[in-house]
Amino acid sequence: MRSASEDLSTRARIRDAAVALFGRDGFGTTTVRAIAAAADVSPGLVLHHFGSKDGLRQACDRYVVEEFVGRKDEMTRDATSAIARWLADVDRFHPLIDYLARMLSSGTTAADELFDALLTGTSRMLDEQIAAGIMREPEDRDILALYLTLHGLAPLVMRRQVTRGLGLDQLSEEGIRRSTIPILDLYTHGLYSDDRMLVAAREALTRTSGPRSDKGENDPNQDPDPPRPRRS
Amino acid sequence: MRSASEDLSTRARIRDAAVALFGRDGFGTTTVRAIAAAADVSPGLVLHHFGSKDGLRQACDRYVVEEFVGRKDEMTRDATSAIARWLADVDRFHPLIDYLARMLSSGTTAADELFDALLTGTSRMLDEQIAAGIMREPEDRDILALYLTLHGLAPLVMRRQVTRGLGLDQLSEEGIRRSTIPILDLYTHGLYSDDRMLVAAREALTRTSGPRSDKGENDPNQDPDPPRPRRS
DNA sequence: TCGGATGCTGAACGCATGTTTAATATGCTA
DNA sequence: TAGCATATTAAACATGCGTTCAGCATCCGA
Repeated sequence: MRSASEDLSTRARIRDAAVALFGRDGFGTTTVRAIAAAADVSPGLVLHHFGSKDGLRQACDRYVVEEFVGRKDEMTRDATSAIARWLADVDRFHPLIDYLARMLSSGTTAADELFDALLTGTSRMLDEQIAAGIMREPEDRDILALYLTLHGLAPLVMRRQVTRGLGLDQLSEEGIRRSTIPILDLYTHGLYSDDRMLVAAREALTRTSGPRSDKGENDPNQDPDPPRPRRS
Repeated sequence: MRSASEDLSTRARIRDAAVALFGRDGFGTTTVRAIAAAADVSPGLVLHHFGSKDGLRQACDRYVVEEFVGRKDEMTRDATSAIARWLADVDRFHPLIDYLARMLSSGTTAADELFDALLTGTSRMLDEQIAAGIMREPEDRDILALYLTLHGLAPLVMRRQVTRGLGLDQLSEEGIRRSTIPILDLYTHGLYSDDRMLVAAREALTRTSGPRSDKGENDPNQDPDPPRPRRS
């Protein structure tokens, strides 16, 4: 059996190298030899430890899921210090985030598991905050929790774009400093100046129209736009 | 030179097959032979048309970007009917979305280009709506536009999770019907019952504290949580 | 001290890959 | 119709892949 202490050293080094390369280049593009070289071992040893390349992938999946989910509780208990620790050595986790991004956009069961855990966490947080009167009672808690989870994940999955748009790494202290207020502003005051759009959409939907679906022309959730067929 | 009409037929069939397979399985995992089989041609023909596998990838990148960005104007002009058309044959575009998701999470320059175009569109939309009094003046237009774009993309990039959480495809009519109101509700009334959190965060940040970054414990943007190192 | 298990290496194997090439069919142009 | 470019194929090629294997070193319990 595999003890926790054995998980360090060589085996862990191989796993870390695999996570980094899988995350950066994708599973298919990354070779066992490249992983072995990055971990400074022979290709044979990689297979010795993980059975096959796919076994290595599964081990990486399990590791990343546990690494993220396992810290969830910690976070909800003491968010501030957890964030401080996070910022302390953020570099160490960029590979994990890149791997996570690939997991979430390609549909493995490990990704489902991870997403479910995060969704549950968000739901629980929502319930608590609403009970405490910090958050208002929303239209639909479940769907809100779903989209809040998606919104929270988006900057991680598209980290590169956030970095480009912000001009600096979002996960750096300066990045958080710049984005915190605008995001909290959005989540506090909303986007619209009144509930015209909401009322209009609600009315349009209760008309239970047939093929003509109407989100309201100004729903920002339309972004990005769907293409239409070249020729009807 | 390559005319537009030639872009149909065989060459287009190969490209479409490649987009579908790259999107589903990733670039490295997908073989030229698999693409050829899906397009019902010989492997040699794929290389004849696109030079190399990587040339094919670039052609797919260009195609997907144009397909999404090219429809952007159309959308802003008449969103409702564009959505209706979209819903009419949504199946045709699932491959494009999967491909898009992979593009955005792996950092190609084509993905950057696409994201920039979408971001510009969101910014313009924001300006218009604010000028029209439909939306309020936000804390920071640029950062808001960035995050709104991310939020809009998130359900596409993590389509599988939305489908799982909603119990049905988000891009179906029923899916849109179920998620429109909660999302508009979020963007209309916000999340918090008052501006306690915002004020607290603002104050914490202006204290220009050193290593201790404070987002406020209840910022939903903390989701998912960063892991911390095993041992300090 | 022994002996088996485990960690690890380097070379080798077989195979599937991306790509090339020669040859054939097809269609366009003059 | 002649001729040339293009579309297409099947086969062959070279490479790099995941994987296997034999062998050596190192540890650890008896």
